[in-house]
Amino acid sequence: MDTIKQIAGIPLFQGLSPEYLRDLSAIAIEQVVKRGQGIFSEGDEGKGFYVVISGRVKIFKLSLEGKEQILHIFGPGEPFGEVPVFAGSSYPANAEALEKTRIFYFPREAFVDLISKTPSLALNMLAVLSLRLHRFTALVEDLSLKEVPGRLAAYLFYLSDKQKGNDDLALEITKVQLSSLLGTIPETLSRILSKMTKERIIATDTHGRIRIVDRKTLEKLAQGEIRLSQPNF
Amino acid sequence: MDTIKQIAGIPLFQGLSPEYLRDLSAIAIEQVVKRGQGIFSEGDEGKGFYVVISGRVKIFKLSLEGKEQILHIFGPGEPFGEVPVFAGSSYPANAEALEKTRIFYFPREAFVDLISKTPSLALNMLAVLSLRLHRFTALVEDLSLKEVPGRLAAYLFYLSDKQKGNDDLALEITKVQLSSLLGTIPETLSRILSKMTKERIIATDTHGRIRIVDRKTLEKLAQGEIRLSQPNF
DNA sequence: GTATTGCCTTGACTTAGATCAAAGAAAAAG
DNA sequence: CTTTTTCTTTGATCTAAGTCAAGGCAATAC
Repeated sequence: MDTIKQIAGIPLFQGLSPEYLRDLSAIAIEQVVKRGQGIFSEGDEGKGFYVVISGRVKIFKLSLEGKEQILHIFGPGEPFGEVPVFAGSSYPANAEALEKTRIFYFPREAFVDLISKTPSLALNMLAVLSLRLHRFTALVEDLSLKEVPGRLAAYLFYLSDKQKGNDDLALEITKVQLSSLLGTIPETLSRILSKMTKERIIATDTHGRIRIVDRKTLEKLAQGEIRLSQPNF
Repeated sequence: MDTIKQIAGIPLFQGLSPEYLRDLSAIAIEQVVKRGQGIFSEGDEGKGFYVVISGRVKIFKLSLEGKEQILHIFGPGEPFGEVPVFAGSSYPANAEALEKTRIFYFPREAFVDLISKTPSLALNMLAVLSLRLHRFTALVEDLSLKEVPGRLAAYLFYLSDKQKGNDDLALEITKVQLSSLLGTIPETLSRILSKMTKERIIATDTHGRIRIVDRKTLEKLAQGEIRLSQPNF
């Protein structure tokens, strides 16, 4: 298919001249991965990075006991696995497709050459990494300074923003995945969702849709101003 | 004093021609901050970034209840506050001097201009941000998948590596700061240190020096292979 | 289309680590 | 040098969230 058109549509490559887009499409290698299939593992030597064309990819860490922490979930147009390209190291985490996913692979050397010749590409990549640092800062804050209900509340706002500010949210991922993204386990997530429902902060539709009922209270939860009331009394 | 020499010694600026070093020293603004003095706050509009010349700076987040999570501690030669330069946003965390510290401030616009003209500077900056993402990945893993003794063990190895692989470590920061860096509180840190001492994994010298006694067990703790034995029995 | 696998929820229990309190030691500040 | 602040430790208690267990439901797979 038309590789150039697909590459031209990737935000990271906005503002590049047609000539450079042609260069990029010459070095890009297409790959299709099935749901549940790994793309790279923590510690693998990284000789290039990827961009999602269609589908979704999760980036995650595993503990020895098998607990998983999802760091990101990337969709169409988003690059991943760039760290070893510039730091000369190995991938710091694992990548796996959440569904059937098409990706482009860009080998390191040719890409670094291109970046040296095109300042706007360098600045785009700097912006991508900076934004990612920004998000990581928020993740560390969540894990260290907020309780699980607060993290969930923050995630619901993130979803609402992404879905045009709507109150009626489609939960794009399973609750198992959401719990891993929030740094907790499915049981805890389930309990907190039912507590929020009982307190009329949210309403849980059938089939995983969640409706924000009390935005104000949810906001206070996300900020850590209030807590969910305790089971006793 | 000789600004150019100091700027030439900053790793981020390695490989730059004397001409560009002169340009940099022309836009750099020197600043001296006292121990405990803030440099920027979360949410401040970021119009430039900083490099530590001497002294130390902590980057941290605060919760509403006042709990602090330290994200980094930066020393001489290390840049900080770059995120808003490239992401066009505000500082995602707070910065404060741990002691009397001299820093250079580089205004955004002039720096972005220079980066556009010098690919090696762009690649250096990409390497710095990538390395920082790598470290954040480890921090998230620690906070989410490891217990406090494991994080402490990992920190002791980090210190040992930094101090020439020695077993006898100088703790460079107070235990209050260390607990904030590990995502816990001083009481918990104190208890774990004394437990590790009782189990002959470390020995605590007078005046905050720590000696690694049982490297093997400490390694297993850091990997999460074993736990500190419980108080009972 | 039935079987098997993974998802989701609820209950009983355990626990790592936080909170509160207090007091001595060390280090800045004046 | 002396006062005040910050650091550090130990004990008693509390609690958010994890573990273990089990049952029903939904969705892939064969």
